[in-house]
Formats: sequence, structure tokens, C-alpha cells
Amino acid sequence: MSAVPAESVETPEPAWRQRAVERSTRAAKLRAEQRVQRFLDAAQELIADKGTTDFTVQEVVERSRQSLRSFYQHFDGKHELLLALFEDALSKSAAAIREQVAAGQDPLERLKLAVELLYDSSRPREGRQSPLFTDFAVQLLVSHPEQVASAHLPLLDFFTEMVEEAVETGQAVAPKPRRTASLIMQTAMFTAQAPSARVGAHPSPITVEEVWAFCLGGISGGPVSDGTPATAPTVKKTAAKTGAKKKASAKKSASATTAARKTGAAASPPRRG
Amino acid sequence: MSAVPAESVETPEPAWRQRAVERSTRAAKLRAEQRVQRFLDAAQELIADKGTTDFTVQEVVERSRQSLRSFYQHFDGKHELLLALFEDALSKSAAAIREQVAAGQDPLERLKLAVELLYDSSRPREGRQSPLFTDFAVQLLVSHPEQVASAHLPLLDFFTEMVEEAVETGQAVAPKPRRTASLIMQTAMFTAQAPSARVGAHPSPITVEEVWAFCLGGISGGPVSDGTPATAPTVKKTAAKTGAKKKASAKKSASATTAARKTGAAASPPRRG
DNA sequence: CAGAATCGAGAATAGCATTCTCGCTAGTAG
DNA sequence: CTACTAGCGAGAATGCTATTCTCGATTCTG
Repeated sequence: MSAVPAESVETPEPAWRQRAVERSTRAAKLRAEQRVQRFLDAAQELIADKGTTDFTVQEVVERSRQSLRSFYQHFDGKHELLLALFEDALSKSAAAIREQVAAGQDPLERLKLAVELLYDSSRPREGRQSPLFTDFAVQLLVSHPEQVASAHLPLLDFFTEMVEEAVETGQAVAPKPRRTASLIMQTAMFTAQAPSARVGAHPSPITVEEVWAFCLGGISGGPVSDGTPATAPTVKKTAAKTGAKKKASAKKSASATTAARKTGAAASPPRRG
Repeated sequence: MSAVPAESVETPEPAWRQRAVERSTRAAKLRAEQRVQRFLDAAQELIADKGTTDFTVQEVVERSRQSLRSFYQHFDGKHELLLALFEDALSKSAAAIREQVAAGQDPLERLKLAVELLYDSSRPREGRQSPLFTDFAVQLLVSHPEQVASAHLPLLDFFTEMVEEAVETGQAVAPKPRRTASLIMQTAMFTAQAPSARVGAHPSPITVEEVWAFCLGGISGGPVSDGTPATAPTVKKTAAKTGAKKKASAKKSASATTAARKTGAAASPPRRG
């Protein structure tokens, strides 16, 4: 976007003009946000209603009593809308888990509770809203992994914190807390999500307890004394950052308002023939 | 659909008629299978070429030099086609892993190798063919979990075997081998699939080693003592032989000289109620 | 060879996302 | 009050695909 000589010769936008534009913009932006919110709400209702993210843009438009035109004026497309809802739901979920876990004292116990909560909220329940994002989330995972990742950041931060604490108290071993946290989260979320082999295999899906037991093993200093001549597995804990470094990220933000996003960046361009 | 209906009556379909039908059927069935195979091959080529499962039914039809009509006469829809390819790929993958792992002696070592192979094949590489099923697989996971599960069965069986063996040799602890195997597989596959938090978080995705270390901890006898009312420690000493080397899959002769174009395309499942 | 199956080509449908065209309405400077 | 502009609602128009349906043409079967 920097190689456009033809335009770089334009007038340098005087400050007063910028301000003028800014002012006339503010009001509009406010209204825009309201509209956006209406779309968001409508979509949320639809999801809760139908149980899937398969609603049509039309439906959202109708329910929000606005117009298609308006929709596309505020969102880059259905995808953006879903992404917004997704992020919003995730950050709320993160906040909720954080809060419920706050009570616990023991790091490991807190982590366990967090895993249980995460597992539970990742579960495809029927009536409620948030869970249905899981299916969209999975789809998103293959189409826009980066955005999913960033949406997961708050939660990942939190889990990382807990893992670090557990490491500090010697209850766990994790040379790379963040990565370990990521693994734990993934395990919990995907296991909850996937009705995995419930066919000829076991009839009942894997439970939270099992997930936790598995994760627990994964972080407890495991007896890595297997005679395998492979590369030393777990022992890469080079100077475990146990010393100080208390990250203690007290981000109590959770300002869910994911209103108008329009990152308009790597969004898939509308295919045109 | 307008053929002889009264079949529910006592008319027991004379043997001769059955035979006649059978005969006239056999040939047809044979031809049908050939046609089906052509569709399958064409689809596979397209996937290898374009790198996604986003091909059009039209394309498959054209490439296979057959017709739309024929396509829908043999497949219930694009979905069925993909499912067929998916199952095929998975079972081949299972066979391949089985084979490569067969060499190993130590149960745990074999398991490790299997995890590595599984992780690798679940990885969304660029140009190649099969791995791209992962994205379809994920989608399938939410739309037809059962079929995915059944497709995973062979692999799950194999992993279960290994876990059981490891348990027998005392290298692992798993009250429920099958479930544990499932967890391991899921962890490996999803972790490989998900480029998870690679944003502000760690730049490099989680590696196989990390996955293995995590899983290893999860199965090594750890301070695990949760609810999971384990039935008597599985002592079923199954003679896990695993022999049978079934390779012979050296087709691959497609013309993959095409430069991947476009590729970007937001997945929008045409699902309908 | 005649009739029955199939098949190839491709037109016709249909569901959806995304665009685009028309007025309409409110705010605003003149 | 009036011309002008921006944003909006309605809804038609597009574009892309999957899926169906129609019409001869071909192949198989007896």
C-alpha cells in the first residue's frame, strides 16, 4: 500500500480539515455502533433459536429490522459477524472462568477447575448460545487460524498464568508454560467438542475427569525414564523461569464490546470471476 | 421409483428371478464401480492440485470425463464423495502407520513413533494431497461425527493395542486403554491441525516432541487418582501381532504441475436444515 | 434388431452471500 | 425554505454452487 506515487502528491490534509472530518465522523460512528449491536444481537438470537450458525444473512437482517445494505456496510460479510460474536463469547467465557476460578487457592486445583469449566463451556449443549460457537470455531480453525488464535489469547494468558503458578509451587513441570497451557486448553476443548469414536468404540464420550487426569499426567513431572534412545523428552527445562518473573497480569479488562471490527485485513476477498 | 411395489406381500421372489436380477446386476455393478473409481480419482487429483476440498462437483465431473447425471447417480452428493475419500485416506494412513511402526520392539517406543507419524500426517502441509483431508475432516467432525468416528476406528484400534501393550509391560497406566488411546490420538491430530495461538503467543507451533511429552505424562503412571472407577486392570493379554504388510498403494501419478492459484475461500457450508 | 439401461451435455432450479439501484429522510449550509 | 449530502430501507440483480431434470445417443441384453 505504499507504492502509489500518483496519490502521494495529493494535498497533505490540513489539521483543521482532519478535525472537521473527525467531528462529523464521531456521531456517525456512534450510530454505526448501535446498528452493529443490533445485528449482533439478532444473530445471537438466531443462533440460540436454531441451534446452529447456519442462519442466513437475510434472517439476521430481518430480525434486526435493518437492511442488507446496512449489514454489508458494517460488516465485511457474514464471516466478520460470526467472528465478532465468537470473540465476544470467548472473551466473556474467559472472564467467567477467571472469576469462578479466582476463589481457589491451590494453583493446581484452580487449573483443574478451569479445565472443567472450559470443557463444559466447549461442550455442544442444546439451547444456549455460546456453545454453538464451537462448531463455527472449528470451521474457523481451518479457514482463519490466526483470528481464532488471537481470540483465544485471553484464555491462553490465564491458563499460562495458572500453569506458571503450579510450576512455581512445584506441583507441575512445564518448561514452556505457555505451550503447555495451550496443549491443555486444546485437549479440553477438542475433547469436549469431539464426540470422538463413540461408535463401535465406547458409547460414552470422554469425561472431564479423564481429560483432567490426562492433562495432569502431562504436566506432573513424569517419569521420563523410558529407555528410548530418542531425544531427551521432558528434560529441556533449561533454567525454569521459576525465579521471580511474576508475570501477574492483572488484566481485568474484559471490555467485551467487540463492536465494529472491520479489521479489513486478511479477510478472504470476495471471489469474483 | 415406480417399479413393482407389492413386495411386502407373500410373493417370495422366485429364485430364478433373483438370479436373473443378480446376473444383470453384476455387470452393471462392475461398471458402476469403475465409474465411481474414476470420480474418486478425479477428486483426488483436484485436491492434490488445488490444495483444498473446495473443488466443484463440475470440476470432478469434467476431470473424470463423465457427467453430472452420472455423478449424482453414484453419489448421494459431494458430501458422500468426500466421505469416501476421507475414509479411504484414513484407512490407508492407518495401514501405513501400522506398517512403519511394526518394526519397533518396545511398546512405548512404537506408540511414540505412531504419534509422530499421526501428527505428521495430520499436518496441513501445502502442496501435497492427503493431508488436506484434515480440513474436511474437521468440518465433518461437526456435521457427521459418527462417520468420522467410524472412519477413525481402525486407527483407534491400533492405538488401543499399543496402549494395552504398554500397560502390560508396565510402561504405562491406563485403566481404559481405548479411551486413553482416543485421547492421545485427539491430542496429536488436533494439535497438528491447529496452528493454535501463534499470534502474540509463541511464534512456532507446538511440536511433535511436545505433544509426545505431554501424552507420555498422561499415560505414565502418575499421581492420577480420580473418579474414573477403573474396572479390574485390563489383563486381557491379546496377542497383538499386527503382521500383514499391505503396501501396494503406489498409484500417484497425477499431474501436479499446476501452480496453485487463488485458494482463498471462506468456507461456507451449504448446510440446510 | 428392438427394448432397456445408462450415459453425456447441459439447461433448469434453488439456496445463499454479496452487490447494486432506487427512492426516502434527516441534517445542514445558504 | 431549498438544494445538497450522507446514510438507510427495500428489494431486485449477480454470482457461485449443489442438485435435478430433459433430451437424444450409446451400450448392453436377449
